[in-house]
Amino acid sequence: MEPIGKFRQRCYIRLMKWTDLPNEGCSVARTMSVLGDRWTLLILRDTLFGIRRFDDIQKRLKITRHVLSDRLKRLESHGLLERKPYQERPTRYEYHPTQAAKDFVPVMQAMTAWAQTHLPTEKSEPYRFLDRATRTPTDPKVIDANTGAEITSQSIWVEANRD
Amino acid sequence: MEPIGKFRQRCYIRLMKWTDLPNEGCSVARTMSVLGDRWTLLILRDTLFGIRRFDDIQKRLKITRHVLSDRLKRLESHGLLERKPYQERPTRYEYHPTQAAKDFVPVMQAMTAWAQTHLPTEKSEPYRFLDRATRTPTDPKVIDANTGAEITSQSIWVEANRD
DNA sequence: CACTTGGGTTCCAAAATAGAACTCACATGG
DNA sequence: CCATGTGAGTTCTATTTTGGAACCCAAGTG
Repeated sequence: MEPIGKFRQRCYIRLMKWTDLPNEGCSVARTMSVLGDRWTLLILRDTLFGIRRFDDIQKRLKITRHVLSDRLKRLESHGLLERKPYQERPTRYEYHPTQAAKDFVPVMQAMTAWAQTHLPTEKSEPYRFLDRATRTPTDPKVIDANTGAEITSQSIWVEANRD
Repeated sequence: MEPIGKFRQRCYIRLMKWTDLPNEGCSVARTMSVLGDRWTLLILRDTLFGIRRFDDIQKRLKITRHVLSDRLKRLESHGLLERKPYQERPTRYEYHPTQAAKDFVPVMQAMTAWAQTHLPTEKSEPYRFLDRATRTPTDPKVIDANTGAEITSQSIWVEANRD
Protein backbone atom coordinates (compact mmCIF):
# COMPACT_ATOMS: atom_id res chain seq x y z
CA MET A 1 0.00 0.00 0.00
CA GLU A 2 2.93 2.31 -0.68
CA PRO A 3 2.36 5.56 -2.57
CA ILE A 4 3.86 5.24 -6.05
CA GLY A 5 5.49 8.01 -8.07
CA LYS A 6 3.57 11.25 -8.13
CA PHE A 7 0.69 9.83 -6.16
CA ARG A 8 0.70 11.60 -2.84
CA GLN A 9 -1.88 10.65 -0.28
CA ARG A 10 -2.78 13.23 2.30
CA CYS A 11 -3.75 12.05 5.71
CA TYR A 12 -7.47 11.79 6.23
CA ILE A 13 -9.18 11.61 9.54
CA ARG A 14 -11.83 9.09 10.41
CA LEU A 15 -15.11 10.89 9.97
CA MET A 16 -17.86 10.81 12.52
CA LYS A 17 -21.28 9.63 11.63
CA TRP A 18 -24.54 10.82 12.97
CA THR A 19 -24.93 7.49 14.76
CA ASP A 20 -21.79 8.26 16.81
CA LEU A 21 -23.25 11.41 18.34
CA PRO A 22 -25.21 9.74 21.19
CA ASN A 23 -21.92 8.74 22.82
CA GLU A 24 -20.29 12.14 22.61
CA GLY A 25 -19.28 13.88 25.80
CA CYS A 26 -20.65 17.16 24.50
CA SER A 27 -24.24 17.75 25.60
CA VAL A 28 -25.03 19.80 22.53
CA ALA A 29 -23.91 16.88 20.36
CA ARG A 30 -26.07 14.44 22.32
CA THR A 31 -29.04 16.76 21.98
CA MET A 32 -28.46 16.88 18.24
CA SER A 33 -28.34 13.09 18.12
CA VAL A 34 -31.98 13.13 19.23
CA LEU A 35 -33.37 16.42 17.92
CA GLY A 36 -30.90 17.26 15.15
CA ASP A 37 -33.05 17.15 12.06
CA ARG A 38 -35.66 19.30 10.36
CA TRP A 39 -38.76 17.74 11.86
CA THR A 40 -38.15 16.04 15.20
CA LEU A 41 -38.41 19.15 17.35
CA LEU A 42 -41.56 20.25 15.52
CA ILE A 43 -43.14 16.87 16.19
CA LEU A 44 -42.19 17.13 19.85
CA ARG A 45 -43.63 20.64 20.05
CA ASP A 46 -46.92 19.43 18.58
CA THR A 47 -47.22 16.64 21.13
CA LEU A 48 -46.49 19.16 23.88
CA PHE A 49 -49.24 21.39 22.52
CA GLY A 50 -51.74 18.53 22.55
CA ILE A 51 -51.51 17.22 19.01
CA ARG A 52 -50.73 13.58 19.68
CA ARG A 53 -52.20 11.39 16.95
CA PHE A 54 -50.46 10.23 13.81
CA ASP A 55 -52.79 11.76 11.25
CA ASP A 56 -53.23 15.00 13.18
CA ILE A 57 -49.49 15.57 13.39
CA GLN A 58 -49.06 14.65 9.76
CA LYS A 59 -51.76 17.06 8.60
CA ARG A 60 -50.41 19.91 10.70
CA LEU A 61 -46.75 19.54 9.82
CA LYS A 62 -47.33 18.30 6.25
CA ILE A 63 -44.48 15.86 6.70
CA THR A 64 -44.33 12.51 4.92
CA ARG A 65 -45.94 9.61 6.79
CA HIS A 66 -42.75 7.63 6.37
CA VAL A 67 -40.58 10.17 8.15
CA LEU A 68 -43.20 10.81 10.82
CA SER A 69 -43.40 7.11 11.60
CA ASP A 70 -39.63 6.93 11.88
CA ARG A 71 -39.32 10.02 14.10
CA LEU A 72 -42.05 8.91 16.47
CA LYS A 73 -40.23 5.61 16.95
CA ARG A 74 -36.98 7.43 17.54
CA LEU A 75 -38.49 9.83 20.06
CA GLU A 76 -40.09 6.89 21.83
CA SER A 77 -36.81 4.97 21.93
CA HIS A 78 -35.06 7.99 23.44
CA GLY A 79 -37.70 8.26 26.15
CA LEU A 80 -39.24 11.53 24.98
CA LEU A 81 -42.59 10.12 23.87
CA GLU A 82 -44.76 7.35 25.21
CA ARG A 83 -47.17 5.46 22.97
CA LYS A 84 -50.48 4.90 24.74
CA PRO A 85 -53.74 3.39 23.45
CA TYR A 86 -56.64 5.82 23.46
CA GLN A 87 -59.28 3.37 22.17
CA GLU A 88 -59.89 -0.33 21.59
CA ARG A 89 -61.43 -2.02 18.52
CA PRO A 90 -59.44 -1.07 16.65
CA THR A 91 -56.67 -0.24 19.08
CA ARG A 92 -55.29 3.17 18.29
CA TYR A 93 -52.43 4.97 19.95
CA GLU A 94 -51.40 8.49 20.70
CA TYR A 95 -47.99 9.82 21.59
CA HIS A 96 -47.64 11.47 24.97
CA PRO A 97 -44.66 13.63 25.91
CA THR A 98 -42.72 12.28 28.90
CA GLN A 99 -41.24 14.42 31.67
CA ALA A 100 -38.00 14.64 29.68
CA ALA A 101 -39.95 16.13 26.79
CA LYS A 102 -41.82 18.51 29.07
CA ASP A 103 -38.55 19.68 30.55
CA PHE A 104 -37.54 20.79 27.09
CA VAL A 105 -40.30 23.42 27.06
CA PRO A 106 -38.15 26.13 28.70
CA VAL A 107 -35.42 25.50 26.12
CA MET A 108 -38.02 25.86 23.36
CA GLN A 109 -39.21 29.09 24.87
CA ALA A 110 -35.72 30.52 24.95
CA MET A 111 -35.30 29.39 21.35
CA THR A 112 -38.58 31.02 20.36
CA ALA A 113 -37.53 34.31 21.93
CA TRP A 114 -34.22 34.14 20.06
CA ALA A 115 -35.93 33.50 16.72
CA GLN A 116 -38.39 36.34 17.26
CA THR A 117 -35.44 38.69 17.57
CA HIS A 118 -33.03 37.24 15.03
CA LEU A 119 -35.24 35.52 12.46
CA PRO A 120 -38.16 37.95 12.30
CA THR A 121 -41.19 37.37 10.11
CA GLU A 122 -44.46 39.14 9.36
CA LYS A 123 -46.49 36.03 10.02
CA SER A 124 -47.86 35.61 13.49
CA GLU A 125 -46.85 32.90 15.88
CA PRO A 126 -49.34 29.99 15.78
CA TYR A 127 -49.04 29.46 19.52
CA ARG A 128 -47.97 31.56 22.42
CA PHE A 129 -46.76 30.78 25.88
CA LEU A 130 -48.59 32.33 28.81
CA ASP A 131 -47.93 32.23 32.50
CA ARG A 132 -50.46 29.75 33.84
CA ALA A 133 -51.39 31.85 36.84
CA THR A 134 -51.56 35.34 35.37
CA ARG A 135 -52.41 34.40 31.76
CA THR A 136 -49.98 36.98 30.47
CA PRO A 137 -47.36 36.24 27.80
CA THR A 138 -44.06 35.08 29.23
CA ASP A 139 -40.79 36.91 28.66
CA PRO A 140 -38.22 34.12 28.81
CA LYS A 141 -34.68 34.87 29.94
CA VAL A 142 -31.89 32.50 30.81
CA ILE A 143 -30.30 33.30 34.14
CA ASP A 144 -27.52 31.81 36.21
CA ALA A 145 -29.24 30.49 39.34
CA ASN A 146 -26.01 31.00 41.29
CA THR A 147 -25.82 34.74 40.75
CA GLY A 148 -29.36 35.49 39.61
CA ALA A 149 -27.97 37.48 36.69
CA GLU A 150 -29.02 37.02 33.11
CA ILE A 151 -26.72 34.86 31.02
CA THR A 152 -25.46 36.60 27.91
CA SER A 153 -22.49 35.98 25.65
CA GLN A 154 -20.74 38.75 27.63
CA SER A 155 -21.45 37.35 31.06
CA ILE A 156 -19.98 33.94 30.51
CA TRP A 157 -16.58 32.40 30.07
CA VAL A 158 -15.94 29.16 28.28
CA GLU A 159 -13.27 26.80 29.49
CA ALA A 160 -12.00 23.59 27.95
CA ASN A 161 -12.24 20.69 30.36
CA ARG A 162 -9.07 18.70 30.50
CA ASP A 163 -9.14 14.90 30.99
CA MET B 1 -59.22 12.01 -13.96
CA GLU B 2 -62.18 10.16 -12.48
CA PRO B 3 -61.63 7.17 -10.23
CA ILE B 4 -62.51 3.99 -12.14
CA GLY B 5 -64.02 0.86 -10.67
CA LYS B 6 -62.31 -0.38 -7.54
CA PHE B 7 -59.65 2.31 -7.68
CA ARG B 8 -60.30 4.64 -4.79
CA GLN B 9 -58.04 7.60 -4.37
CA ARG B 10 -57.67 9.02 -0.90
CA CYS B 11 -57.07 12.71 -0.51
CA TYR B 12 -53.44 13.69 0.03
CA ILE B 13 -52.25 16.94 1.40
CA ARG B 14 -49.51 19.03 -0.12
CA LEU B 15 -46.36 18.27 1.82
CA MET B 16 -44.03 20.88 3.16
CA LYS B 17 -40.40 20.93 2.27
CA TRP B 18 -37.50 22.01 4.36
CA THR B 19 -37.11 25.05 2.11
CA ASP B 20 -40.59 26.25 3.17
CA LEU B 21 -39.67 26.44 6.84
CA PRO B 22 -38.01 29.91 6.77
CA ASN B 23 -41.41 31.44 6.00
CA GLU B 24 -43.30 29.70 8.74
CA GLY B 25 -44.96 31.78 11.44
CA CYS B 26 -43.71 29.38 14.09
CA SER B 27 -40.42 30.47 15.61
CA VAL B 28 -39.36 26.92 16.37
CA ALA B 29 -39.85 26.07 12.70
CA ARG B 30 -37.79 29.06 11.59
CA THR B 31 -35.04 28.08 14.00
CA MET B 32 -35.05 24.59 12.52
CA SER B 33 -34.77 26.08 9.03
CA VAL B 34 -31.36 27.40 10.07
CA LEU B 35 -30.13 24.98 12.74
CA GLY B 36 -32.23 21.89 12.02
CA ASP B 37 -29.66 19.35 11.01
CA ARG B 38 -27.03 17.18 12.64
CA TRP B 39 -24.06 19.48 12.33
CA THR B 40 -24.99 23.14 12.04
CA LEU B 41 -25.35 23.82 15.75
CA LEU B 42 -22.10 22.01 16.49
CA ILE B 43 -20.32 24.18 13.93
CA LEU B 44 -21.83 27.28 15.48
CA ARG B 45 -20.77 26.14 18.94
CA ASP B 46 -17.20 25.64 17.78
CA THR B 47 -17.01 29.14 16.32
CA LEU B 48 -18.42 30.51 19.58
CA PHE B 49 -15.72 28.61 21.48
CA GLY B 50 -13.00 30.07 19.28
CA ILE B 51 -12.56 27.36 16.65
CA ARG B 52 -13.06 29.41 13.52
CA ARG B 53 -10.99 28.00 10.69
CA PHE B 54 -12.11 25.46 8.12
CA ASP B 55 -9.60 22.74 8.84
CA ASP B 56 -9.78 23.18 12.59
CA ILE B 57 -13.54 22.78 12.61
CA GLN B 58 -13.32 19.83 10.27
CA LYS B 59 -10.76 18.05 12.40
CA ARG B 60 -12.66 18.64 15.60
CA LEU B 61 -16.08 17.64 14.35
CA LYS B 62 -14.86 14.99 11.90
CA ILE B 63 -17.47 16.13 9.44
CA THR B 64 -17.01 15.89 5.67
CA ARG B 65 -15.46 18.95 4.05
CA HIS B 66 -18.31 19.10 1.62
CA VAL B 67 -20.97 19.44 4.29
CA LEU B 68 -18.85 21.83 6.33
CA SER B 69 -18.40 24.11 3.33
CA ASP B 70 -22.15 24.08 2.70
CA ARG B 71 -23.09 24.76 6.33
CA LEU B 72 -20.63 27.62 6.69
CA LYS B 73 -22.17 29.26 3.62
CA ARG B 74 -25.64 28.72 5.00
CA LEU B 75 -24.77 30.15 8.41
CA GLU B 76 -23.18 33.13 6.70
CA SER B 77 -26.22 33.71 4.52
CA HIS B 78 -28.47 33.65 7.57
CA GLY B 79 -26.33 36.22 9.31
CA LEU B 80 -24.93 33.96 12.02
CA LEU B 81 -21.34 33.87 10.80
CA GLU B 82 -19.11 36.43 9.16
CA ARG B 83 -16.22 35.40 6.92
CA LYS B 84 -13.17 37.54 7.64
CA PRO B 85 -9.62 37.31 6.27
CA TYR B 86 -7.03 36.61 8.94
CA GLN B 87 -3.99 36.72 6.64
CA GLU B 88 -2.91 37.80 3.15
CA ARG B 89 -0.72 35.89 0.66
CA PRO B 90 -2.46 33.58 0.48
CA THR B 91 -5.67 35.11 1.74
CA ARG B 92 -7.28 32.87 4.30
CA TYR B 93 -10.51 33.36 6.13
CA GLU B 94 -12.03 32.51 9.43
CA TYR B 95 -15.65 32.45 10.45
CA HIS B 96 -16.69 34.79 13.23
CA PRO B 97 -19.97 34.45 15.11
CA THR B 98 -22.19 37.55 14.80
CA GLN B 99 -24.25 39.02 17.62
CA ALA B 100 -27.17 36.83 16.52
CA ALA B 101 -24.97 33.77 17.00
CA LYS B 102 -23.70 35.04 20.35
CA ASP B 103 -27.27 35.57 21.50
CA PHE B 104 -27.84 31.86 20.97
CA VAL B 105 -25.37 31.03 23.76
CA PRO B 106 -28.00 31.19 26.53
CA VAL B 107 -30.23 28.85 24.53
CA MET B 108 -27.32 26.46 24.14
CA GLN B 109 -26.67 26.60 27.86
CA ALA B 110 -30.28 25.75 28.64
CA MET B 111 -30.03 22.90 26.12
CA THR B 112 -26.80 21.66 27.70
CA ALA B 113 -28.40 21.61 31.14
CA TRP B 114 -31.35 19.67 29.73
CA ALA B 115 -29.11 17.07 28.09
CA GLN B 116 -27.04 16.62 31.25
CA THR B 117 -30.23 15.62 33.05
CA HIS B 118 -32.06 13.70 30.36
CA LEU B 119 -29.33 12.30 28.11
CA PRO B 120 -26.69 11.42 30.68
CA THR B 121 -23.30 9.99 29.76
CA GLU B 122 -20.16 8.89 31.54
CA LYS B 123 -17.95 10.98 29.32
CA SER B 124 -17.11 14.42 30.51
CA GLU B 125 -18.20 17.63 28.86
CA PRO B 126 -15.44 18.98 26.58
CA TYR B 127 -16.24 22.57 27.57
CA ARG B 128 -17.93 24.21 30.46
CA PHE B 129 -19.57 27.53 30.94
CA LEU B 130 -18.38 29.72 33.78
CA ASP B 131 -19.59 33.05 35.05
CA ARG B 132 -17.05 35.53 33.71
CA ALA B 133 -16.78 37.47 36.96
CA THR B 134 -16.75 34.72 39.58
CA ARG B 135 -15.29 31.92 37.39
CA THR B 136 -17.74 29.45 38.86
CA PRO B 137 -19.82 27.09 36.73
CA THR B 138 -23.17 28.54 35.74
CA ASP B 139 -26.47 26.93 36.68
CA PRO B 140 -28.74 27.97 33.81
CA LYS B 141 -32.47 28.33 34.41
CA VAL B 142 -35.12 29.83 32.17
CA ILE B 143 -37.26 32.37 34.00
CA ASP B 144 -40.17 34.60 33.04
CA ALA B 145 -38.82 38.13 33.37
CA ASN B 146 -42.36 39.37 34.11
CA THR B 147 -42.81 37.30 37.23
CA GLY B 148 -39.24 36.33 38.01
CA ALA B 149 -40.35 32.72 38.43
CA GLU B 150 -38.72 29.78 36.75
CA ILE B 151 -40.47 28.55 33.63
CA THR B 152 -41.40 24.88 33.78
CA SER B 153 -43.91 22.81 31.87
CA GLN B 154 -46.21 23.25 34.89
CA SER B 155 -45.90 27.01 35.10
CA ILE B 156 -46.93 27.79 31.55
CA TRP B 157 -50.07 27.70 29.47
CA VAL B 158 -50.10 27.35 25.73
CA GLU B 159 -52.69 29.17 23.70
CA ALA B 160 -53.39 28.99 19.98
CA ASN B 161 -53.24 32.41 18.37
CA ARG B 162 -56.20 33.09 16.17
CA ASP B 163 -55.86 35.25 13.02
C1' DC C 1 12.41 21.52 -7.01
C1' DA C 2 9.74 18.24 -3.81
C1' DC C 3 6.69 18.65 -0.55
C1' DT C 4 3.40 20.85 2.87
C1' DT C 5 -0.68 23.63 4.37
C1' DG C 6 -5.12 25.88 4.40
C1' DG C 7 -9.20 26.00 2.16
C1' DG C 8 -11.80 24.52 -0.59
C1' DT C 9 -14.27 21.61 -5.04
C1' DT C 10 -15.41 17.34 -7.62
C1' DC C 11 -16.78 12.73 -8.07
C1' DC C 12 -19.24 8.46 -6.98
C1' DA C 13 -21.72 5.47 -3.82
C1' DA C 14 -24.70 5.05 0.07
C1' DA C 15 -28.33 6.75 2.88
C1' DA C 16 -32.28 9.66 3.73
C1' DT C 17 -36.42 12.05 2.08
C1' DA C 18 -40.51 13.23 -0.91
C1' DG C 19 -44.49 11.72 -2.84
C1' DA C 20 -47.78 8.54 -3.92
C1' DA C 21 -50.00 4.14 -3.40
C1' DC C 22 -51.17 0.15 -0.72
C1' DT C 23 -52.50 -2.54 3.56
C1' DC C 24 -54.94 -3.77 7.70
C1' DA C 25 -58.48 -3.65 11.28
C1' DC C 26 -62.51 -2.15 12.21
C1' DA C 27 -66.95 0.99 11.80
C1' DT C 28 -70.93 2.59 9.39
C1' DG C 29 -74.87 2.80 6.47
C1' DG C 30 -78.03 0.78 3.20
C1' DC D 1 -73.76 -8.57 2.59
C1' DC D 2 -71.35 -4.92 0.24
C1' DA D 3 -69.42 -0.40 -0.56
C1' DT D 4 -67.21 3.09 1.59
C1' DG D 5 -64.63 5.56 5.28
C1' DT D 6 -60.99 6.14 9.01
C1' DG D 7 -56.75 5.94 11.64
C1' DA D 8 -52.37 4.28 11.52
C1' DG D 9 -49.19 2.78 9.48
C1' DT D 10 -45.92 0.22 5.42
C1' DT D 11 -44.08 -0.18 0.72
C1' DC D 12 -42.41 1.50 -3.55
C1' DT D 13 -39.69 4.54 -6.66
C1' DA D 14 -37.40 8.89 -7.74
C1' DT D 15 -34.88 12.64 -6.08
C1' DT D 16 -31.76 14.84 -2.58
C1' DT D 17 -28.49 14.79 0.74
C1' DT D 18 -24.55 12.72 2.83
C1' DG D 19 -20.17 10.05 3.38
C1' DG D 20 -15.79 9.25 1.85
C1' DA D 21 -12.02 9.88 -0.90
C1' DA D 22 -9.47 12.34 -4.31
C1' DC D 23 -8.19 16.45 -6.64
C1' DC D 24 -7.05 21.51 -7.15
C1' DC D 25 -4.91 25.96 -6.26
C1' DA D 26 -2.03 29.51 -4.16
C1' DA D 27 1.62 30.22 -1.51
C1' DG D 28 5.28 28.82 1.89
C1' DT D 29 9.35 25.79 3.22
C1' DG D 30 13.95 23.34 2.84
